[in-house]
Amino acid sequence: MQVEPARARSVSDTRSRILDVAREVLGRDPSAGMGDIAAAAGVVRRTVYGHFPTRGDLVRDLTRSAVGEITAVVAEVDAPDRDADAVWADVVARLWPLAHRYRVLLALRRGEHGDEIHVLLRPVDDVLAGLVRRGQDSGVFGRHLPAAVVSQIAWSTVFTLAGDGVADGALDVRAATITSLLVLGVPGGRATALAAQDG
Amino acid sequence: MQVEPARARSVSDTRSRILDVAREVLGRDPSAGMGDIAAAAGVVRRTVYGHFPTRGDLVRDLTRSAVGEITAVVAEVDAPDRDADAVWADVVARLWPLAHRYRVLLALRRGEHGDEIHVLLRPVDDVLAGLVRRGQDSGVFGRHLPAAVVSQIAWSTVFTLAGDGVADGALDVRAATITSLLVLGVPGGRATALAAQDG
DNA sequence: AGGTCATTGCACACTGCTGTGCAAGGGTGT
DNA sequence: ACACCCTTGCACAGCAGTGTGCAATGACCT
Repeated sequence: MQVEPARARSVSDTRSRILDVAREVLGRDPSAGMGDIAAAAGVVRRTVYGHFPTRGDLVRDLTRSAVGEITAVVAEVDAPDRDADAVWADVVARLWPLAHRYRVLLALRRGEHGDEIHVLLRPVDDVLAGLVRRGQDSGVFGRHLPAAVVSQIAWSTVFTLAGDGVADGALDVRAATITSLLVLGVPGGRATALAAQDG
Repeated sequence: MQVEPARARSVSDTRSRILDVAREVLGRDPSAGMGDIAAAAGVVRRTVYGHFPTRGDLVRDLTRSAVGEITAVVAEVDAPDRDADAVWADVVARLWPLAHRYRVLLALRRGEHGDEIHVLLRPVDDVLAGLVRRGQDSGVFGRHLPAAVVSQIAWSTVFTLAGDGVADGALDVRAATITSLLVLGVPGGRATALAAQDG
């Protein structure tokens, strides 16, 4: 994350650069201010306000892009005729490399802008809950919790592991996939098998 | 949570009253200020500072009491000769009625005072990680994740369910116990059985 | 060379929260 | 009645973050 002199960058890249940095900085410290983000982006605070009138705007755009990418991955992997647990394993495998980048979502949910963020995350929540419900109906997932709840738990488990795991260094895709499948009520053997065969 | 005139209360109860209210208020909004806490306690902000010089002091005392109660429950239930999964189920059963009250702990971990809080929570982390490790060694828990990590996940799962579940109203001890046991790698049948027989 | 425009570097006002000081009020126990 | 002290009410200083205004700089394009 080296910071080149601002002048050397293409002018219009600044906005996306700020977004990238903001995702990283806010992922590390959700209460980071515009100043912190600006500094991390190698830019003056005033410049950030030039692209994002308020901090809320920045957070919203950040969330939107994250939601977009995530739903895209799920839509790409999902298919009505596939087993829900296999789809879930694939989704985790695809998202894992990006999960650490998106760990900011965990913090955003319960934050100052919680209500607005919750609305933005709704599409992701819905598609995941739908997938889990399908799995429960077909019997591959357990019914110990409502689909809407257990999907959240399994989801946040993956992101928590991605967030902390990079620091620990000892966690990998397999562990995260297996754990989230266990949460969903998939038997250990099946979970291990599913986690082994994707990538 | 009705607020009687301050004069009617025993003088020295104010402190513990503030602590109770703070646990509740901070559980709902971790970024709540001294003013919010004071108002919820039916007291003036100045009075809170009379008992807790800084906000950090309040949070620390709050955490300490929570840690004390939790470790007490675990110590009471745990016994070296008992199966780790049965102990875990008992701990969850005992803590569930209080878990919603203690949900503030989830937020405190990753907060402004994160480092200090982490130290205070260390005893709880250790005893739980130890229990899980024992379970892994005896084969009742899975080895998909390191004990220190999976104990955290299972732990926060229970507290998350307790925090959200009260709002939903549809979640009970059984569901939380089963889910946390699943996270730990306990087979569904065994988890269901363990969750059924305690109370 | 000249115009455009993003960026910069101040300045400033505003807000919300923290922590403190101090005098007055009003129970409580003797 | 009296002293004690917790609580109250208000005032104040300080800090951190937000959002704005404006002139100056300098890169890029024509």
